Amino acid sequence: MADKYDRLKLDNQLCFPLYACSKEVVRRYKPYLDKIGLTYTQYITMMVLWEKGEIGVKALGERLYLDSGTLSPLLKTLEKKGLLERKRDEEDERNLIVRITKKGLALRDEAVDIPLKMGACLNIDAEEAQTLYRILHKLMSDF
Amino acid sequence: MADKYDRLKLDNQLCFPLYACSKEVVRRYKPYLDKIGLTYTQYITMMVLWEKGEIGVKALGERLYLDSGTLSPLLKTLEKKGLLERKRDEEDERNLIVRITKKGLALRDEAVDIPLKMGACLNIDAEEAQTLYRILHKLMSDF
DNA sequence: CGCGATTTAATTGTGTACAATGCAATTGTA
DNA sequence: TACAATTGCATTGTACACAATTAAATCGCG
Repeated sequence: MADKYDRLKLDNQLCFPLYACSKEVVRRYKPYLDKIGLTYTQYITMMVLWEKGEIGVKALGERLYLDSGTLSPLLKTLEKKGLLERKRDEEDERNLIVRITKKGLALRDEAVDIPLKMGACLNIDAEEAQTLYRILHKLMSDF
Repeated sequence: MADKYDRLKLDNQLCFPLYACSKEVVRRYKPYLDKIGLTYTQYITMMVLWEKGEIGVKALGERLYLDSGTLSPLLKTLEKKGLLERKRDEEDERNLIVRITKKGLALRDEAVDIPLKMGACLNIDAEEAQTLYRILHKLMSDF
């Protein structure tokens, strides 16, 4: 019963489960992230800052695959929350540096259990998770 | 060098590559979708209509994992483009039915090559694609 | 050195996503 | 059969995403 439109069926797409799973996982983070007052995008931004302490907006965008249209307002929001500081690079005034604050660093202790809680609520075993991780990273090596 | 914050590192997340790959794949569709005047979300909506001809908004939302807040304006946009008609179910006026138009059906011929073109521009072989598909669908079975 | 090209963040405009709320139609039940 | 509960789409408000444009700072070449 193959017809020339078979490839256009939703069930035959790889993009759609990727898109649907991504949204669902973000949705499942929400209850935990609400408790610490972050959105998902703010959370991955804080992850980078927890690890690096400070970073330029350009490098941050490359790490998160986000551009300034997304990051500029988001970083201002996080500054308003007192989690980071924004300052111009004195060497080159074009660059904006974001640096984590004490309050931002303290938030890490409230976030530390989130990854385990999330893992527990996903229907995936360790081996499949690792396979998924590997394939997705291989895809990303091409971006 | 393991510390208690290791799980909070971006590189140790499964959610992040999922999120990044999903966005990147949608971004790569854009040049092809621009040619037929659809966004990605409009494209997957049309996929359902190409297959089913007509469907209620509730069932459409369940199929795409989207709610009325997303679908209501999107379906009005597609109606304005002349690709579908919106009408109330005469049996139960609460239900809105969307039905594809001739113009909407004709668009399928312009879209038919998109899945192959997309497949060609992703750095993934057939076996990995199948594994990825299987794992993501297993995840989705839980939504 | 002067000045056009490049780099970088910010802004603007469009289109999702989704929680929360509103509201009209229908259903279930006393 | 009233009427409270439920259902289903629409609306509102918030927050991304990202393309395109702008504007300021720096670079590089003649």
